Amino acid sequence: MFLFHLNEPLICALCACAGRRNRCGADAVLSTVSTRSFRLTDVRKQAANNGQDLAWLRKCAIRCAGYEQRESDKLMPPKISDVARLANVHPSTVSRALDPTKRSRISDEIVARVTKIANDIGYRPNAVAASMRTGSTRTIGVVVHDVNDPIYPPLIKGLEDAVLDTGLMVMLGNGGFSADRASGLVDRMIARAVDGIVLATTVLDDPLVEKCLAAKIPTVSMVRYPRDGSVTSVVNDCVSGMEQMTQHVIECGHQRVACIAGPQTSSAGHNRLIGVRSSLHRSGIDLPPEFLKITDQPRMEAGYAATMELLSLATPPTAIICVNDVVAMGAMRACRELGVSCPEDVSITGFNNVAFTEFVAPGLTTVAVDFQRIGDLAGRALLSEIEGKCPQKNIQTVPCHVVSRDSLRVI
Amino acid sequence: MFLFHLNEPLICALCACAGRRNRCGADAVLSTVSTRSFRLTDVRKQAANNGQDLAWLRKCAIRCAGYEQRESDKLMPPKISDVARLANVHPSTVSRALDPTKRSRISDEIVARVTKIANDIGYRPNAVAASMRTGSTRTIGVVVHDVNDPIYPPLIKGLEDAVLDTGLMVMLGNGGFSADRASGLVDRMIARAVDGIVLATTVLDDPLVEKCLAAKIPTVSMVRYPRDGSVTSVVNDCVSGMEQMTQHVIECGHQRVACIAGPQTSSAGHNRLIGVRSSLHRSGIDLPPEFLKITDQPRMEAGYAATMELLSLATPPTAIICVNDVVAMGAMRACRELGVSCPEDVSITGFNNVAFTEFVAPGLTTVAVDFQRIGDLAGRALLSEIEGKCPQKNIQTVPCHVVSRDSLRVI
DNA sequence: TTGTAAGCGTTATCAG
DNA sequence: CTGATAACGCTTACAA
Repeated sequence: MFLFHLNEPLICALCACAGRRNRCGADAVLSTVSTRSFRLTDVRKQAANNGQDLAWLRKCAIRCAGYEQRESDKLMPPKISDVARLANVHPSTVSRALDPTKRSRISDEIVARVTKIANDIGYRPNAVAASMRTGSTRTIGVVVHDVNDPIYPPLIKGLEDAVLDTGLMVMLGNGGFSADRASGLVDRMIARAVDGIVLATTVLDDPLVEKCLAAKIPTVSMVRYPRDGSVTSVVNDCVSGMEQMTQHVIECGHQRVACIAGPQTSSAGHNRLIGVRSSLHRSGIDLPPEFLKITDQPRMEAGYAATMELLSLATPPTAIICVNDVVAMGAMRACRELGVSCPEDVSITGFNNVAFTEFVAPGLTTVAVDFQRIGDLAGRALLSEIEGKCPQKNIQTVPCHVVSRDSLRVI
Repeated sequence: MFLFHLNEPLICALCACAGRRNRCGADAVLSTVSTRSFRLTDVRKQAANNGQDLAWLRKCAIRCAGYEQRESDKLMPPKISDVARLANVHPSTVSRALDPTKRSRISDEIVARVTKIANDIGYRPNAVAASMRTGSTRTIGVVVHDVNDPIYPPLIKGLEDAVLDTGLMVMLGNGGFSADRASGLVDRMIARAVDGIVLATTVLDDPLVEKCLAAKIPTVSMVRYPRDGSVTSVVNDCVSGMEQMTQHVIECGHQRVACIAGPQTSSAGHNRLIGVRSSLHRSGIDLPPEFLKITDQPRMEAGYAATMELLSLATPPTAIICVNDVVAMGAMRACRELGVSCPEDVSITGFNNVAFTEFVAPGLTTVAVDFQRIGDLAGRALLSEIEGKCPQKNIQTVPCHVVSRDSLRVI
């Protein structure tokens, strides 16, 4: 069997041997060399002129007269024309035979022959070349804030599961708190021609969304949505979730209720505060300014710092509603350090029901959100946008519910 | 300014109008149409022959005489030849002018002109086309077991951070417990011509590693390594970590020590058990078969089930050393259900010092591993392999140390 | 049903 | 320093 795997400098070397002009393509060289046989020394000399040595030549695996292949040789991967040549058919026929959707238009005999040869020589279609021709990379970009934040893994997993058997791959980026970093990631995704983008970093007025839209790339937002509703979004019902939680806190008899809220630039932070306010208002309970701590970055440190302040108030709150579980962890740490007992002295609630919250002490009362499902729905929504079904941009809402544990006590 | 963005059927339509043979390329059409002006009706008729309507034509945004662009028009992105035409230079010059590493060989005036025009028309190089020519996608594939397992997020983040400013992007896949799924993910990554692959799923005899190696793709393994040392690996020192932990348990006075081990097919599971055994042996303590539970999938359920069995033994252990934190969580749950107190009745230890372990009750005594750093080192190792520096395949070991909390008590 | 040939957008090489 | 050209590997409209 004759199989040539030629890369650029080797081609030059062989061309020189064959007296052909330089820089003709692999297949052109092939048609020449397959009718002649080179002495290794000639090829070697020409390769040397190109600054390459035998070790390099070996890497190119010239499997032809005068060269004996070795175990360590690096083969250039076989391409469609290799299969075609060995199967005595045209490359286009190979392409069709290997594509399940077109296979029906090819004779069974050829399909069988091509498939066998492709397997034999280990042909794998070059997806980059295919993307170039078809314009689709079968890859989607996902930008999250930080995978280390425990809400993102289930989102990512749900998304991957949703798109996996359509053959899509996920390109992941962590935007962090830097708008530049997130923006750069999206730029690169766009340059790599992803078929779609999922943002889990969306703020209410989001330049990132603009960018994706400007590039005309199907885009969906997870967990948050832009104010103008310009992209399909899949979110949990933050307002309702926080209303339920606040209602629950009130029903437990708390009257002095504080809230450590998240950034009001994100729909999640915004809506959760709305939920707290609306429930409190409905019960005629006030939320004085000193009981409301709005954090820029809803992390553990922020929860810690805010709680330190809240607990040093002359009349501290009896319950602290935190925007999420991580902030609640910070709040608990502050309690521990101040010698304030939770839930005896102060109740603390979280949001998201992240893994492990059931194991912390005391068990955290929080709001369960099905992130895996949100990821799944976001994946499906993106798929249908990619397939061109562009139903009205909409906001899908996944319900969430309170999970009662021990960090909230009845007074 | 004249800018044409043509896709295939539109090209056919215009070719037909211009009397050119069908299926000539966008640039060929351009040279014709820029000297003529089409009546919209003609183009429309030809487009209709191709089964396309005006809405579609609009999407193609034929910005030329006879067609008025609208807000809703989807533009085909500008390409290098557009920039070249507007700048009155050759495409190759544009390519050079826009590449910082080659910019020095181009006159400043052209660099300035080209850069300005590229910005003006929003030209973004098509990375897919570049990849095709250069053979490098500037993308790496990462296969983890499951992002939901808390050890992976810091690995992923560390990796991304390490490669980010070299312009590499990360393609992520969750292999799960299915070898087929992981294998399929790697296949797709290879087809997409990733520049390198990072595996965090490696088992001692790993077909996945074989596959990557066969494809001649730079590969490194994180957190685990293959028995034959065929790829560079970055791992934490599991033997030493477990020795330290076991020693610590022994020093706390425990004599009846059980171990819930992980799968022995993975270097991590294997080495951790070795560590336990070696420390126990050194202190002359026996590890009877009924005290050793080897799990296939070291998850919470496995820890729960194994602990249930251990605690129902006639003489149960006083300490249970778990292969990881998640298994330890399962063990704690079992204790709670059986009404056995931890650490009063039984001590439990974990491994990995995953986020939140400090907040669980009782605080989990475990082994701290710097996963972020492992990810970082893996990223650097991969980079140097990609850049062709192939230092000896080696195993880099990151030390780890015991973190004492409350789940282990002195007896 | 199969072959033909052009084209996707970029960049490496050669020629001036 | 710049322009011209061909090539990367695959798909697809069209011709046979």
